[in-house]
Amino acid sequence: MDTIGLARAKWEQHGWGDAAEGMAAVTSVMRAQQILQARVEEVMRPFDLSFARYEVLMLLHFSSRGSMPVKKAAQRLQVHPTSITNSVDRLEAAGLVRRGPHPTDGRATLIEITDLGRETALKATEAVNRDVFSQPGLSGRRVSTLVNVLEDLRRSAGDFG
Amino acid sequence: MDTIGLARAKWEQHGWGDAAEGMAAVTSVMRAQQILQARVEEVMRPFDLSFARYEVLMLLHFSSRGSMPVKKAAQRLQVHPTSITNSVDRLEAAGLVRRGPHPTDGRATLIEITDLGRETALKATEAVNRDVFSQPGLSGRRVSTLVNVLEDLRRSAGDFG
DNA sequence: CCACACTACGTGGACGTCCAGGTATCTGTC
DNA sequence: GACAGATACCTGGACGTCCACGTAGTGTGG
Repeated sequence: MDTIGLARAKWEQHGWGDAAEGMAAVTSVMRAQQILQARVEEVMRPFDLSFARYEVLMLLHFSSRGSMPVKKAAQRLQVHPTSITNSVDRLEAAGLVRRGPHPTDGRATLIEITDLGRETALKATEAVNRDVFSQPGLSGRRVSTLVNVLEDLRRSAGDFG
Repeated sequence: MDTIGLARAKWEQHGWGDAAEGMAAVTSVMRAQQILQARVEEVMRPFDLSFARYEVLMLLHFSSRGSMPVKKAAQRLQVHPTSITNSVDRLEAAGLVRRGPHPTDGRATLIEITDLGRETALKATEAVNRDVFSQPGLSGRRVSTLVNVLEDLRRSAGDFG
């Protein structure tokens, strides 16, 4: 039944016991991501959004000026700048953001959220809050435990500077 | 510093408090997956493997006959069958697996691991055990907690049948 | 003032994932 | 035995991710 439990048993049986629990943890995170990603994508589909594009939209929506250079967005979302370029291409085609010149730095491109973008972001947020975030499939206590443990992992990976 | 903590604050500040912790949990899982995936991919690179292809290889290595139909591999790894097709294309080109006919079912394709495939799988396992799985970036107790919490999540998603 | 290193962005390609559609084969029913 | 529906796989395309590379603009040391 449990493919991860089976793998852990194999690991122990082959003398890799000291790595078995870590293997189970890594594999569990991969699987959990897959599950949650699929749930979020399904909620986003009616809005013609993906989770990646939704994140860009919300980042802009929450920014003080409603705009931001590509570089800064990539840093905040912790993805490669070209991933932002890709998302912005699609968001721009859908009229949810627009590109503009940076006022002082000629190299930079400002991404700015449009009114339609803000409207869509709020509708999508309402849906994903209702259908995923407020019922992630764990008790409240377990959810906090998960966040805390992953905070340690992120810290050890340098996520906090 | 903490992009997820910032997002949670925004959520609470906008009256979405009941979804804030779930949002933090989902986002944390996404980020943790990204971190761990990157670490594993780096270890796999010298072997000309990706994590996805490594998983296929180990699945075959651990199977009783060293071979398996595409469909079954997809079920065990919980991915779309075409993802297996893709991985097998590359593994076959590298000489780590080969395709063959199923003895009784003419529709099915058997994927079989080669000697080179087994050898590579073991070397890659030794490396990933050493560099990632035995030091996932969390204390032993935390690792087990993580596995247990994610087991609940996987259970609620129907991972155990 | 100017050459050179650095920075920001985009393009093209590799890879993994999924979906839609098509082909070959199997299986159960009449 | 024939036929209809189910099953297994592949192909082609969309999407997101990263890398390597090229281009344009910035800024600084001499």
